[in-house]
Amino acid sequence: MSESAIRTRIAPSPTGDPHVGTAYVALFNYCFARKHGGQFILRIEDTDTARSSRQSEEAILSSLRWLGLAWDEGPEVGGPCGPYRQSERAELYRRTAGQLLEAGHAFRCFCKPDRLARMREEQKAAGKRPGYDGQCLSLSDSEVQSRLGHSEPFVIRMKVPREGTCVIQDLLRGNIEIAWDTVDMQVLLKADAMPTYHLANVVDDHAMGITHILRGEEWINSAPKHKLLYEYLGWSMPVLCHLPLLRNPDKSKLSKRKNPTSLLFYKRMGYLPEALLNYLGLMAWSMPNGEEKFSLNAMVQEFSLERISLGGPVFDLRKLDWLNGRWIREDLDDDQFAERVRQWALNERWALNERFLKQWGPLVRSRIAVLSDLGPLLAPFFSGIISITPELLLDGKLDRNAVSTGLALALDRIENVEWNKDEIEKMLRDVAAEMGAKLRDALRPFYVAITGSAVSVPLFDAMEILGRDLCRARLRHAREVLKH
RNA sequence: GGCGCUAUCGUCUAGGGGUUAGGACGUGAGAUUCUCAAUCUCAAAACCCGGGUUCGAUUCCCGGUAGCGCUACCA
Repeated sequence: MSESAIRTRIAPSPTGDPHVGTAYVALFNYCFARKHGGQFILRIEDTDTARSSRQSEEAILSSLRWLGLAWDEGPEVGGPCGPYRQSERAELYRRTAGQLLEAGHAFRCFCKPDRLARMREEQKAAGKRPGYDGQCLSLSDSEVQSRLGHSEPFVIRMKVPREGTCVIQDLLRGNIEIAWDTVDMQVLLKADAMPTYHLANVVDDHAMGITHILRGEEWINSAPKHKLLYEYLGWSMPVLCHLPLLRNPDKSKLSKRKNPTSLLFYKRMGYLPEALLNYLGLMAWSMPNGEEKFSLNAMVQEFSLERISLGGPVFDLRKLDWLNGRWIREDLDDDQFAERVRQWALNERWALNERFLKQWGPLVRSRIAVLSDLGPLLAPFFSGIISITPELLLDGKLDRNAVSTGLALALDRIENVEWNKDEIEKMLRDVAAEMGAKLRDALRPFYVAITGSAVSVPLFDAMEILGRDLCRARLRHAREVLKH
């Protein structure tokens, strides 16, 4: 097989919010395909008609696009192996199931769900492995025909060897041995004539020429079913590579109960797609040179499956924040930053004035981890008079008298200052000197008066942008507050 | 319960038969700064346990333990 023949896929199921785990697996499939000049395919696995929704599908597609994981073939993009939505390929699965039936590799099962549920419970209670008991395996042809004649609902199950061992070859884990008697006679075609994952997945991976399956570790135990289907159908099996699962801080599989898992969340919080992708690339994978900040293209360049470590990585929001901050600081200039914020805000349904962004952007850029941190940082500058307390004003080293004096001095001089940050700084330095206070001590109440907090963007810049009128009003307000 | 996978600082990881086991996040201390960030310096912090193989194992093998996953007409 030539290297350019490599084809990988991501096959999300549109049954909920776009999951960060989907992006994670997509990233590795994308990098592997791109690295080897192959194709990366997106296929929608919507065979669960009850849970799948078009809305979910759209959210998944747009989220993956937002991240920059472009696929070569897929719904809306098209390609030679379409359609790429399993619900539109149902006929193919039915035909394949029919083939398996004819070849004696599968059988019709008329068992009612409640009997199966009871059976499983009894098996569990008896300490046995739950699994289909093979009741319909021995149905005679005439029995089957008669039940079909009565339109009894049925499913199609695959036959599975009762003894021996299946050896699964995993690219990273080597040979995995799984005894056949631990493999259930899996339903392939459901009563609604839709396929289960196992059938549809195998049929499509074959039909779409997938050469390498990189998927979550959770699939290891069902790999024998897939291998068996490939054998039954006389198809060659793609290379398997099971990726470690992303974990919650308590090490359980990443779940929304314990960790934000929706890509929509990360978008709304103001994580940059580059940063999120970069962080996912840090999960179980590392650059040969140890660099932690890298672009998608750089990851593609250096990608190799051998650099995947197998311990399940804990998804750590704090490190993501750090990385996102670095991307904001190091990879965007002031204009780009303003534009990103504008776009992000638009997505949140509020429009930010360009001039506003150009003014405040440089002051806040190094002070945020995610774009939504802008809210609290800039809120005081959306206001006229801000609410402050005497406690806040007197929180520093200066006493009430000194603070009052300082405010009065500034209020006095503010009128004669040329209104730019350098002159404002000079003026306040003079005030501090006159008070005999250190600059930092003298400035503290001014931070509170002007920005509402002792923790804020730089004071002189803020004053320049706010303008003389607002600053005067806020200083006066602070003086009033101190009197009470 | 059965089966499977995995195991290096709290977290992400590098490494690999002989290393002071490296880096990063976070934490603590300091420097710098108009506050806060950012930046810089320093510090504490790890090879799960027990057997083998070996002159020597954290590294290779086996067992244990632990964590996780799977055990549906969901994927």
